[in-house]
Amino acid sequence: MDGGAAAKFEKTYNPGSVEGKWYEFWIEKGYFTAPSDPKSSTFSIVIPPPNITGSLHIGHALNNTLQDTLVRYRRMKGMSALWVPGTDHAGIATQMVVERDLEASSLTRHDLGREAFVNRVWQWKRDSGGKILTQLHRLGASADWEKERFTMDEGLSFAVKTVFVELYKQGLIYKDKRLVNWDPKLHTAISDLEVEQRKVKGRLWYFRYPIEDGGGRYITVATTRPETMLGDVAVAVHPEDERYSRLVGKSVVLPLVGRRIPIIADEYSDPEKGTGAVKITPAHDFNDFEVGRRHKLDEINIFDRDASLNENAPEKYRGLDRHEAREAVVMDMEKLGLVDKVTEHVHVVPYGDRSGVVIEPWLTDQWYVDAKALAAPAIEAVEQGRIKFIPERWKSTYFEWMRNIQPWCVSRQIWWGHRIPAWYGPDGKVFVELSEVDAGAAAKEHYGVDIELSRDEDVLDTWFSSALWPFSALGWPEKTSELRNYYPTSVLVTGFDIIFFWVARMIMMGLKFMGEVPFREVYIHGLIRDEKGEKMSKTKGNVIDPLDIMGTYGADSLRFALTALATQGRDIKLSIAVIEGYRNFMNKIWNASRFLFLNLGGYTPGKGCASEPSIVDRWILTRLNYTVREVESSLGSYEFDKVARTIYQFIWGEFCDWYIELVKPVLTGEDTPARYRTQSVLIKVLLNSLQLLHPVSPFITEEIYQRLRSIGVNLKSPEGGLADSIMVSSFPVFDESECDEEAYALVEFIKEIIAAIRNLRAVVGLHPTTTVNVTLFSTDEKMRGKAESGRDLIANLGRVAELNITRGGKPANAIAQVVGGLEVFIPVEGLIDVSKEIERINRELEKLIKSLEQSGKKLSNRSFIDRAPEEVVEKERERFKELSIKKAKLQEILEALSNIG
RNA sequence: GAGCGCGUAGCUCAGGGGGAGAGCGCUUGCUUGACGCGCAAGAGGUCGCAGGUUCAAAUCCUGCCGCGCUCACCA
Repeated sequence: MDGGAAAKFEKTYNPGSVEGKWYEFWIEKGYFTAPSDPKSSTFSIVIPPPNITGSLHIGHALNNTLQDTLVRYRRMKGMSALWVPGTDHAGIATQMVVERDLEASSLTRHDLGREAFVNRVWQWKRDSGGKILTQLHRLGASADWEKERFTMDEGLSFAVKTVFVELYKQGLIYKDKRLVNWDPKLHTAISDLEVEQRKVKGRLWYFRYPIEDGGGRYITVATTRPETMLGDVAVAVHPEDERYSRLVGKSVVLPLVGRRIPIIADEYSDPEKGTGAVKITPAHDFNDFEVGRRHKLDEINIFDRDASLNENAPEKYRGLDRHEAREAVVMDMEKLGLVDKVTEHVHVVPYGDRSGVVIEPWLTDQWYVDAKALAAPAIEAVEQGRIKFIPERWKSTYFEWMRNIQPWCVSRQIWWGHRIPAWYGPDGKVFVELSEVDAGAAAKEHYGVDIELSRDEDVLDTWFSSALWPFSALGWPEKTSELRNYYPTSVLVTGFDIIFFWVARMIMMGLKFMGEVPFREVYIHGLIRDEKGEKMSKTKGNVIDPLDIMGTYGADSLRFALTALATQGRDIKLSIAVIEGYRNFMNKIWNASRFLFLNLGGYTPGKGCASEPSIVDRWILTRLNYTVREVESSLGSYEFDKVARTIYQFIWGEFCDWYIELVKPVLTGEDTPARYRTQSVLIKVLLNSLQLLHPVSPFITEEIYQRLRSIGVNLKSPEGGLADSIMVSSFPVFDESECDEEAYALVEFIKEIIAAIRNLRAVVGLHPTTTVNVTLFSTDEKMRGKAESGRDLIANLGRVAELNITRGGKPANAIAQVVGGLEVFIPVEGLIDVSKEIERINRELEKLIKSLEQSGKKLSNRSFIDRAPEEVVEKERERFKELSIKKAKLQEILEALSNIG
């Protein structure tokens, strides 16, 4: 071919001009579509559905890059691969977004009414929801967009209803009146997991409660929440606390309220804490609630849904919010002289993770899932290894939570979400059915007549629908082919922050409704931080926006950087500098390809090769195969950082730095068959390198592959046909027959000789282009033979004019280096700083002597010889010998140097 | 309070019973016919501290110090 195709090769890779084009190409070709009737083995992933209100942040970029890498790899291995994309309806978050929009027109959702509001949310979703999925296109995500799902779409809503009704009928969902974490700002219950415990500086008030008929004596209780005293129903002391034993059974008169409340004995009371006597407010404290139930105490709820005081509080406090009430209560207590003291107190206060306000334990009717019952098989599945966590240590996090799991409050008092399929009769009898019609029928059966029912107002926790995602997204409860072919999914890729929220719940629901785990493996990746290890946030201004990054550096660079950083640790510190480094890598690949195109003169793809591969060819092919093996094994074990490192090292450190350089003379030389052979090896190695890289960096690899195709170079698909795209080409396979250990070792040795020459040249301060005469000295014939076989290579990369390989005399006036059993000399012409060189060699010698001593010590140790494995001892002997030889040679060199001086 | 993790080159991090590694940064030299987003050469580390196991410990165990995360906890 001629230079036509090469002419279009710009000097610098420009990702912006190619990425969009190839994404469209893949879509048009339908390459992302998983076969509904797979003929090969399958691989499937469901995306952790991003929140519809979200836009792509760097965490999504990481999460989806890793998924895409896995999917692309398996696809190239010939598997039928399905990656289901979709979004999550994010109940509270989405409702808040739309309410904020309404605020602009001074409206609340209550002004609109439920139906209109929900319509408004749908409208919002159509306009701006799911933006994040199109942003994933930029990243190159090869998800099957035809199968995109939304947790509120019709099918998933049906799945949610089905699950709810089924669990209810099995007694695993029930309604209960207990304390919940109430968010007084959002007016909804939230689950334990949505509560953030924050350490705050508060105060501890010590209140005196007058003892009834106690002759003016008091019992003093301490509290951080004075306002709750208005709901107190008892004072508890420890049964064995002698300070108070006389008082048990007596009563106190609750100040400000006037209620007579008992002093009770309960082990909950801790003599060490506070005064040892604790006020009991069952309606507003989880622990007190338990105490109350034990002693059959009243539950006096003094708050309304805003956490303002209601009619159960004394009149003067009614309508105050909890903060005002606190001040008022304290002031009034002070007036009565009933405040013993006030101390500074650091304690933990629950905050709503969405609203940021203090959560109030509040007594309400809510729906609960009996998580304990569902957890048992889910724990077992992980114990038995039917689900594997990677890294494995996350297993213990999972177990810890699952073994102490609490009932899961799934009802939310908001409007956006799956409305609970429960209907009530006039007497409050509940009918849980799939539809209003079914509920009506059930009611008729119960009451004997048609009767008007009212539907439960609440919606379900968003995570309830997310928990069904691995099977609902595949079409359950319909018996779809996707479900048949792709469930259980192969792996779930996610961050450790949602192991409880999501992973655990998916496992419970998957086992319950599919009778099978939802995924066989869970790969947990780290969370991305900024370069200082801090969480990225808009307020801190340290956000790295993946869209910006892709604009500047290209999606491939970002993806490669994220992959390289995806170690099995917790935090991933990302900086622009790292991304820039991998952008440079992309450019390196680009230029290696460019070089190839500029040197394809006379090459015809597909034409047989007349010439036997050279040692250098065999070396790079061996190295390539080792790389393939390493990459495949790392992908299999989710060691993404190793995947990236291995590819990087091979392409840059071996292919570009050595193979291309070693082979340049052949490409410009007269030996046509050799040139032809080299061209074909270059192409093979480049192609395979691109394939190895493709799952991580899909765009540049496709761009270069398509350029190769344009000159008639093609890859094969797993089925054996020509691959129209690198993404449907067959991933390279480790091929033992292409490995040549001897050639490999030989070229490694030659590389060392070249490095030694380069080092000496630098010492002498030779200009890179001036040539030099080099003597390679060895008394070992084999060694000289090896050097001889690399003569041209050494001469070329060492810029050697005359290469003398000899066992004869060593040159005088020369400086030297030792490589294995070989001495490398270059003459010293003119002035060099001999003393500096002596110093340098002395330093090397020092290190050498130290290792030699260590090695000698080992070998003279009887127990080492006796107990260490034979091959270790042998290796040590070998090493000792080599070190000794090297030491002797260095000493000779030193001597020779001092003669020059 | 319980659990988990991490302390390795100036920075970010791999590695993991038997010769200290990478990228970035740094120093020196270079219009080397692919690439200065580059090439070549180099400097730089008692692998947190103290014990123990072992023929052998950066690597395994114990303790300590420092840092981080998760869970629990409103007297």
